[in-house]
Amino acid sequence: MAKLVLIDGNSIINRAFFGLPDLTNAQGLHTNAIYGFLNIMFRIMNEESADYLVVAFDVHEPTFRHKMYEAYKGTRKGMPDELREQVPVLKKLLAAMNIKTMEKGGLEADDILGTLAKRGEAAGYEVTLVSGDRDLLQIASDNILIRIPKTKGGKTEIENYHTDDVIAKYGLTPAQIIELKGLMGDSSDNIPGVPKIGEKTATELLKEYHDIDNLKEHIQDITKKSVRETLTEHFDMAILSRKLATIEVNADIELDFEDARLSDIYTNEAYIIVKELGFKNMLSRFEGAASAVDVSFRDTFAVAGSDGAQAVFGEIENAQKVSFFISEAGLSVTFSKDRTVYIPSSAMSAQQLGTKLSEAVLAGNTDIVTFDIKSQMTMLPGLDGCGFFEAHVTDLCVGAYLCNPLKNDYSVTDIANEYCGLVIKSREEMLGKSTFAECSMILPDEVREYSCTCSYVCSAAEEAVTSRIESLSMTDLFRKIEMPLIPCLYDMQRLGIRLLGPDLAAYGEGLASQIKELERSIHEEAGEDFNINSPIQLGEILFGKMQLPGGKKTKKGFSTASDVLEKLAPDHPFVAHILEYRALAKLKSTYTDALASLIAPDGRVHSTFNQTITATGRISSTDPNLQNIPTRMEQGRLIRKFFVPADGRVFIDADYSQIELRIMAHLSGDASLIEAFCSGADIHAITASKVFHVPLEEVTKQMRRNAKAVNFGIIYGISAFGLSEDLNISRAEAKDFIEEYFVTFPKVKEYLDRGVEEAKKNGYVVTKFGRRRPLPELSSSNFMQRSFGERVAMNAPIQGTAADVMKIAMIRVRTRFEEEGLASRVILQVHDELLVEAPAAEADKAETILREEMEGAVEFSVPMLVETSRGDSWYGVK
DNA sequence: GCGATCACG
DNA sequence: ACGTACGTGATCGCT
Repeated sequence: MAKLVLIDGNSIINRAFFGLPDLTNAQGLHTNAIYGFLNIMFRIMNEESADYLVVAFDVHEPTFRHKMYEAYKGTRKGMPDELREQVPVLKKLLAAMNIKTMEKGGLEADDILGTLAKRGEAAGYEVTLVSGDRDLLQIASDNILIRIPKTKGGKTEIENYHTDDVIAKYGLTPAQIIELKGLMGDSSDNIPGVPKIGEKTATELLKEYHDIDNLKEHIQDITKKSVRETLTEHFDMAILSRKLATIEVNADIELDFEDARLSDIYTNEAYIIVKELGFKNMLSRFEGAASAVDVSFRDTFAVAGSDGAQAVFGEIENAQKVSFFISEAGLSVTFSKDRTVYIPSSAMSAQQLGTKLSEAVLAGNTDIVTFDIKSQMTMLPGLDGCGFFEAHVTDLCVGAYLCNPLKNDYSVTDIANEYCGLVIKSREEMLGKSTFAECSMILPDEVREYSCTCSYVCSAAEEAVTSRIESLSMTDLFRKIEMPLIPCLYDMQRLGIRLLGPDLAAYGEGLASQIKELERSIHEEAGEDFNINSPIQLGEILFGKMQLPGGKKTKKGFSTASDVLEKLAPDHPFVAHILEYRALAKLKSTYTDALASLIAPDGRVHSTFNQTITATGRISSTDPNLQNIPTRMEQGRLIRKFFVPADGRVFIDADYSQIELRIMAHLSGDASLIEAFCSGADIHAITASKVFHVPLEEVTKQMRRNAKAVNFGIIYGISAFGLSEDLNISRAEAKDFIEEYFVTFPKVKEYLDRGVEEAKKNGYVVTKFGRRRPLPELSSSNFMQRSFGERVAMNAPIQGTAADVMKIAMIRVRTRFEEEGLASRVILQVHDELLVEAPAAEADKAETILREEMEGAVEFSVPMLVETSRGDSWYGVK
């Protein structure tokens, strides 16, 4: 017998939304309801081996029930925004999976489902109806199974009802469920029943009198006076409620069941959507689909041998613009939509290919378009000038990042899909985890196809990406800041920083013995051996066994984070030992062992600086992260002694002083704050003096500390709670500090409010240089998320403008070094700090250039003060 | 693979 | 009443 499965779309996504924890994908779209829906749908499909499937939805317009009873509005209101935004995405996915969806004005999903169920039953199908709504039980029969999923603690159990199951559970037939609703009403649908009649009474009455009409005729037989009276008085209500609760089984809808036949569910289109949603564990279902990707442009690929290569480079030199992609395996060049040429590194070594390419491009002043050019630059000698990048290079990876900095990767596959509507396999799908060098030997055909696809997509997507950048007013940001920054970042990666491995290892051994000793005494004090690195075990010891105060905080149990432990440490030496252990363990694992393993044969560590990671425009550093090397605690700061310049060179360090506060002063135009900076004195002390109304000379350490915390808080999008936590003061005191701050600097308050205002209106905020940060959170109905959005709206323009300023400075410094023929190089950037490695003889000149170019990067209404220092190690520069 | 923790700006 | 500072990355334990 053929199987027809019907799903109540609205009901299931509602259940999923409220039953599952919040979940968002890389774009900030909420996805928990879609995820829950798909899980249930896939489970039902597995269990039922359905032949036909229909998903029904409600429509946002009044139904016949509204016309009947105006107070009926249960489902018309209250769908939270986070759920509402998921519905169209789900529908799009279902469409991509060729799954039939139905909705019709004037009807609810229930009515569509009821009608289809009965029609299917009559046509001889075995019907399964899935809903979270018990009203549907009235449809149950011997051939119609009602399945109601219930989520309990992450596990979904499904209750199943044929006619007999309804009778067993409720003591009533499916048809009597309607009578029951008539008597009881349904609070969730806003249907009033008969007052004071609950489920128990109603069921008993129906068992005896079968239905409401019959009950009315035998009203005098009811013995209980209160029940008899309320029924007599409200019979009309019962009859109306029964009508409202009755599911229409003869609705005027058209469906040829063949249109609902399941086939070709796992399509490429669906694969892309599921991937975008971030449901990694579901992707495997759609695999195989991805092998049938759109490669219609494959016919445009040609392969050139070593003879043909020469002509290709000539063609590049003469072209106005080319797209390319180069790897150890070969070079592909796309001249036009119809012409892509690939030269494998078997014809000419990759280095030669890159050299020839660079020469041709420079000779012809050819514009080049590619994808993550920084990762290709080892093979592009000579393509390294900021000026060349500004004028001729278009990196689509960086371009796509500017258009939406919230995504977590900018792969060719993503860009092809987003900007050209092309479906192509990902690198991993085509090449697995192999490197390009490996691929040139073992997968020559695949790597050729991947490479050609990259250059082809660059050519196809360029116009869409650059015009998007233009329409978002970011062309200057893209051309004058982001593109010329690339050679700066590449230099830092290529040059790296010298790190003294043996000295670092010796320091690590010292740490190891201290850790061992501490571990011994901690175990002794605890009275048992346990893993101090396990927060779960540690929490059990501290708050379970030892009964220290400091209740729960995390999902899994007790929080043992340092801010909790620090409050206990003064009274409990044991806790102080834990903190010390933690500090040492961190130093050893992250900053000694891991760092030492990353020293290259040249004795230097070569971090990767990523330009497309952060939401605000900062760069980030990985493998190793050189932007979080310890400095606050002396013990950790010693690590910096092992970061040293090459022989004959020195380090020059240059730090923007209070860059974010200065930027806030400029952006807000607050006269007092601007004046405070122009006076050149200690900004935290001045803040304290003004906020606490004492002369500058009488500002105490404590007052300055408080003022400093307030200054930080303001930049982060202040909240009284956050400040009170940070300063360990009451919320009321924190609130007073903040209010007093805003009285002192009124324009700052106006500026921050204005930011939130604009963000709410536009859905994004911008930096001084036009960099955008979208703020999907601001339209949330969830208080927490909306508050987060507001803080981000206050912080992002400040942090982002600081990032812009630093990027401009880096380009200027590099250009000046080049113009003046210096061998000095910037080798590190830590957000507001640049570290330069300079030949000793150049140091004075380099230091002057550094300060001039950093301070002169922008002309704001406050000076961008830079502090410089020199040293023979990173430790020594301050 | 994810949460907790902690290093930096 | 909600439960909090903004932006990162690496390591560890645990499922």
